[in-house]
Amino acid sequence: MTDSDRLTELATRRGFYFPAAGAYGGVAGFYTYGPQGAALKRNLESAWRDRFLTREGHMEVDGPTVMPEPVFEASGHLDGFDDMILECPECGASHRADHLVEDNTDIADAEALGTERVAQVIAEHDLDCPICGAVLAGESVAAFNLMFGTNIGPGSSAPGYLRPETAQAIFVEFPRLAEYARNQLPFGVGQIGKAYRNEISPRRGLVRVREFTQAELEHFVHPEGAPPDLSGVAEVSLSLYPIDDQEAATTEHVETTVSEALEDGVIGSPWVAYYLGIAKEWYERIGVDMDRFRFRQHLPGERAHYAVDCWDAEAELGSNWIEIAGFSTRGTYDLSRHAEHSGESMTVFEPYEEPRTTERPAVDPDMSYLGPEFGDRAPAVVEALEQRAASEPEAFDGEEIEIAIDGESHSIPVPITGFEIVEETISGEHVTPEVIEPSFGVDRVFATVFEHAFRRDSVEGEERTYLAFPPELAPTFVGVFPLMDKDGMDERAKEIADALRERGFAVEYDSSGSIGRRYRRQDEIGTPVCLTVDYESVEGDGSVTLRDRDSATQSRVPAGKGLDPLLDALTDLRAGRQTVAEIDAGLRSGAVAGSDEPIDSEAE
RNA sequence: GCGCCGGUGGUCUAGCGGUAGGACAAUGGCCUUCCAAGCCAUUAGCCCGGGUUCGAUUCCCGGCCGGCGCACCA
Repeated sequence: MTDSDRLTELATRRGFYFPAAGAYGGVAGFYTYGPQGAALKRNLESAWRDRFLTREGHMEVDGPTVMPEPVFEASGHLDGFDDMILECPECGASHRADHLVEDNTDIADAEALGTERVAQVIAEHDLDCPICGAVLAGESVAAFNLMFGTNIGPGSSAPGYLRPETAQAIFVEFPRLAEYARNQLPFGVGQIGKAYRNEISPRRGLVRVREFTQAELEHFVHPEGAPPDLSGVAEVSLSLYPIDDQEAATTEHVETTVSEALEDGVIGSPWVAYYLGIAKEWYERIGVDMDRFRFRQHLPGERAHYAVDCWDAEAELGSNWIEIAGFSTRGTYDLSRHAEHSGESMTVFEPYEEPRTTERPAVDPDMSYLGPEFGDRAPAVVEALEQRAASEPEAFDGEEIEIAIDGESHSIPVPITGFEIVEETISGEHVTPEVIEPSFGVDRVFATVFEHAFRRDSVEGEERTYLAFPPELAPTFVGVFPLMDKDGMDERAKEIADALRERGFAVEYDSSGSIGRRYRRQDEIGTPVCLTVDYESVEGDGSVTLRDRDSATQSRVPAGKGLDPLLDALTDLRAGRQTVAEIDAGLRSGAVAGSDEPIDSEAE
């Protein structure tokens, strides 16, 4: 059994995740997160929210997953997401029909032609299968759009789609969000939510699924605005895999820092560099193994239709490098498109530091004179006067001005033209912000944290498996056990479990079977600490034992009448402020009585 | 979507043209003063549909699901 099989088995058996609707044979590309998995996922999302929204001062929204067709016409997903599939009748290989046409004819944008026309073009040019050479003429071209379609309301008059990325639910609300941000750039809007892609071939568990959770931040910045403050991330080390190295087929990574990468031009955008730095530290915090982590620059050909430059965070999962986040500069693409398609303004008014004053000749003709005099030709007269004022203002210097209407010359008294030099003040301009987008695949981060936390070792000659989650993320935080289910130990353990739950901890109370079995159960789901109530706890000084998941060692800590020091210490552990060893030491230094020596498990 | 391989209690697996056995887990009980211990009992299974057959979990076909390879991954 490989580690990969063990992980899948563990995920299923212990309630992390498993294929959805198994009772009906299952459906590819959909997973249910079980009790442990749902908690782990929620904790991951909280950690993301904390780092990328709360600590950055960004806001969070929650948009619908279904939106009407025009949204996706504007976003480009309706066209750009459409694959034209053509299957070779001989060898069975699937080809992108539009790519075949583009590669073999001088047609540049085959996708715009539609499936039937592309099939005709293939027949007209006698194109062959690039793999086996079979004739492809006459084969049908099928459209495959990766978006799930639906109808909004009864009938089919209002087609809608499940969003293929959460981002669009932010872009379409830009006018209100900008107003909410009091029209001040830069500002960031994040969203954690489901997105859907009808993948041709879902694979590898959580890695490629049809319904998934994204955590996306859209950071709207002024195109000529100040770069981010890099002081907090300048020295963060990065493991980079830039385009040049990929093309040179090197598998070495460039080990550098945020500031060096920017100086050397390896990373072009200071915003992308900033988020790479933040993300690197965040991945470390949530337990991603940095020896199995890198940032890879997108090759020119693989950029999305909106991306200007893009880096992916990648993690090694089961010996494959998997994209777990993308850092793009989306430019003004999305907002411009939505402005164009919706007719709404998607800009922010940016005042100049100093209002700019310009002088301009203008006319304000007296229509009570021009109307009666020129009848329906009056508007033409006004237009002629306006043009003349702009092109030859000195012509208004005299008593009268000559203008030509339909080849006829007319003399107009200058006073009725209302000519004057007006002063205009422009205080700013409407700016379409550029978008910096860190986009995280929550399920893939989940898979990475899960796999990278997986450990096997042996305790007293017995093999065990455990998940070394950071305490912050652990779906179950503390196990509470009575050494035996009698003599008051059970009551005391329940009291302690209740007190822990009141503090908001996820507690597993377990009184069944041997103590060793209970520890192993918690190891398997990655519970960082277990607390055991024994005879000393109920008949001695009230102390309990605290058992560390990773080292499988125990120590005795005070837990008499005042539980607060213990609860505070565990709160610190949860928040990552202290390790188990540190809280042991801290609590025992304040112990009043009883053994403060760690129990030596070998000596038992 | 194509090709190859696979699908037996919760999990891992044995096996067979006459409807299944084990291990682990789980539950209850006994025992037990800290690392998957012991004893007793209990719960629980042949992916779905069709065909061949007296009879199919077993053989054949199709589907679904999974792994791997190809393609795809905006």
